Amino acid sequence: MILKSQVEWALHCCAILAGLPAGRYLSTKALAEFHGLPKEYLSKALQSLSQAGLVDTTLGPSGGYRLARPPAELTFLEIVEAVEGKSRTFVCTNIRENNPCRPQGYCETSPCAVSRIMWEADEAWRAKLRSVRLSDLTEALAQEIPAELWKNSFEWVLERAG
Amino acid sequence: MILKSQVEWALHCCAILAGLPAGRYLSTKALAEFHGLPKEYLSKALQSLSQAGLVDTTLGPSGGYRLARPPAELTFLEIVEAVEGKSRTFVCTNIRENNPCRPQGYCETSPCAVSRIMWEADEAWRAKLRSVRLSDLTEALAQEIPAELWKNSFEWVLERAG
DNA sequence: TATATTAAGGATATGGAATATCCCTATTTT
DNA sequence: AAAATAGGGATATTCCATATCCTTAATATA
Repeated sequence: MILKSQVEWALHCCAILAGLPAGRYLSTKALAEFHGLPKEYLSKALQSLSQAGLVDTTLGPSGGYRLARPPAELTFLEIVEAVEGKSRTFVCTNIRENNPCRPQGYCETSPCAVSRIMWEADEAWRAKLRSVRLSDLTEALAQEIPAELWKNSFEWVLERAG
Repeated sequence: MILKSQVEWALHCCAILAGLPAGRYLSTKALAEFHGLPKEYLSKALQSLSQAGLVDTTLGPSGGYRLARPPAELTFLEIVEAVEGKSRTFVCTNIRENNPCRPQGYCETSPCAVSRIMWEADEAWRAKLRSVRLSDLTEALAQEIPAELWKNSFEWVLERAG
């Protein structure tokens, strides 16, 4: 069970978009080049963010993506779910139905204990992702990335932002 | 990102094994029949449990599987990891290395903030699974399964346990 | 001792999802 | 008018989960 690489891409792209001056856009081409990713396929991940309403887009030259909300109002969970989907990581196929001792026509009303527990773990994962804001990420990155590299990256992006 | 169905199978099988009298074994055939699962493929899941040391096995007629430890000393995490593996659900491909502004020969020392956060969420999931014991599951099942069905299932299993 | 039954595991097939590329369309800036 | 962009459909490829089959070694039972 491994998350799509598009999740990683989307998070890094959002971190870049979080640094854009208000009202500016950054294109798929620039984001793909900056991260060394296939442009066409990265585009699919960005479309997922767009469909989830996390980013705004505009067409034409100088077009591209920008955050739909301030970084402090965007959670990791929203970004992850936009790309990965909202369905639970544990799927209950209700195998208890196959119990040969089960009476004819007997029908379970509630989810079995196994799925309840697995879903609680799933929720613990989501709760953690929900508690982290995109602004938390950019603050951490600002700490760990050398000032010179941080500054150069910022300028690189600004040169390409429409 | 969805867990293998073998995870569900392994958990249900462990719940059955937890009800076995001391020293008795239950075969793949019986476990597959009870849960309505393909015997050969379920066998792979049980082999995973065996390789992880969670169950003991014995060969020959009246052979099969039994828990290697009391249900109170077996966690959900151990069972899930035996089948699903221990690797993290988020894989960092270190795309920051592709930053065009990155100096020649520059080498990041620690994991990036994105992966740290994703791994914390992964750990929250594992922590929850680690906190639930197999005995917790059997207690919950004893509560929610009708007494008659519970009793019949127990007898069904005992008739087939070697 | 012979036979039946079992776990273990190798080999192989199948289906679906993730990954990736290509191309067309409508829109918007220049 | 031309160039650049997001959106999205179509398709190919790769990989993994799922599934089946078969052989081998060990063990209980008749």
